[in-house]
Amino acid sequence: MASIADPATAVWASGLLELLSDERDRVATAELLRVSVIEPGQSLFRQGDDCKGVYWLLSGLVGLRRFDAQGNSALLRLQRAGDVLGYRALVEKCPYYNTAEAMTPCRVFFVPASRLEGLVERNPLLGQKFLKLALWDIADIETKCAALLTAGLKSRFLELIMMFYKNSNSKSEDRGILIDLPLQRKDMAALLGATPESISRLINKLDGEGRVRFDGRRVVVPNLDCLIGEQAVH
Amino acid sequence: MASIADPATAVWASGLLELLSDERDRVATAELLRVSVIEPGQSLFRQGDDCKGVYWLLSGLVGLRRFDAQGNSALLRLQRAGDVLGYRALVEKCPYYNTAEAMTPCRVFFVPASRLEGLVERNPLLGQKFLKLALWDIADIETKCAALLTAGLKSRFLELIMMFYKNSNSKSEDRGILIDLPLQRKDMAALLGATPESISRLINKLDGEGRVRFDGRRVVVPNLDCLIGEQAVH
DNA sequence: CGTCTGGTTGATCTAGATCAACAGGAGTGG
DNA sequence: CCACTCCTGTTGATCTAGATCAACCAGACG
Repeated sequence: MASIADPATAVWASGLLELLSDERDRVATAELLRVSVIEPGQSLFRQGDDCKGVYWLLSGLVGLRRFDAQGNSALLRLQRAGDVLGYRALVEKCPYYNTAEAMTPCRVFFVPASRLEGLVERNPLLGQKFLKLALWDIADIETKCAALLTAGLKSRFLELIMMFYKNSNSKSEDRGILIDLPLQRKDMAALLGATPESISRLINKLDGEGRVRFDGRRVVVPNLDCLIGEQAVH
Repeated sequence: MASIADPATAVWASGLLELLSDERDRVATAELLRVSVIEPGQSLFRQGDDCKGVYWLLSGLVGLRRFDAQGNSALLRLQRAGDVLGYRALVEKCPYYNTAEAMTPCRVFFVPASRLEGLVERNPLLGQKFLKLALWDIADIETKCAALLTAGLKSRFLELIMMFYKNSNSKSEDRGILIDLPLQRKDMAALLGATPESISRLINKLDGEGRVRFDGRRVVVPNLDCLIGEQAVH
């Protein structure tokens, strides 16, 4: 078993700490490491599987999908470049809570559980990193949950587009800001708790209103404020 | 500033670790400590307030309420005896994310931030406890989020009743299991993302179906399976 | 060319929201 | 004691966002 006293492991661990750093633009350093490429539709791991390790997402979008007893599934959230997946199952030594499914082509760095065995307990810094990850995740999902509880589909959808905007290095055009929707309609629907049809109709309406121009997966927003605009007041 | 080397603090810290232990039935030990009583409707802290410390809930129910920019509010979740509130803001040194509002009379043990200053970084065990709390919270809210995304109001409501059942030391009657609803209709509504009227109608319907008997805040469930029964298949 | 997959549209249905009225306590004050 | 108000909960009438089911269309790809 790997020990923190083992020099190789120690070096590797400190490397991992680097990897798990807060700064998302440190992605480049990981290019040195062996990395696997995942195609859309493939799963990194499945809900209920034993935890094989954690995954560090270098690029692409991964959806966390949750199946319930009835076989319904929902996309709980998206993970982006820089996010770490599966650490929850690792720390709690339990099966993965969700299925991690590549939504776009992804580059992923895998860290097997064996190399992390007991490291969380022995290396406080690692624990702290995980704590930070967890706190981010909570902030993320609480916000989503609040939106589900209060806001209508429209504002949730605009919020999602806004998220895509912030995520991408947005190119600004003459006519406004250009955003590329990285997801299929059905995936956006699953993410928002809606059906693809509803998304389609909503897009139609928004486009008609002129606030947001849609053309397939291209979106042009004349003014960013359009994305925050009106919301239903309860 | 308190240091981990300071004997008094060390003792206190180890006491805190005891307090933050996983085991929820350790509540009794805390009775020794100074404890404040909070009446329903009062807030432990408010969203946006600077973090004054963490709260350890000894008894009662506290709702975490989130307000959005439009002034809508939602009850994100309930905290029960044994739960720790406000640690997120403490660790991240940022304002409270939510308002913590007593839903029932509560007994609360308050730990001021000053006593915890820098302790998270210096005391790995404390960090680990917080990590575990965070992981629980994630599991909690992810499940809720999944339900919001896929399940209808009925199954969410039954789930909530089930939660109340597990929480209370359920007294079983001749006619079935008796559960006391600790919340008002409007609070259950806010928790489920619905209106009090809808809850009222739903109760009426469930009662009519005979699966669950309602009488004010008393609920009698002939068979626990009634609470898990049918759900919409997407 | 046929088949598939992703997306759109139409017709219809329904869960749940909204608005309004009202009923039963629980105070509270005379 | 009654009258008053406040607060929780229930009910009714109506409305609407979004689901459902079905058809259809365009591009990709064998």
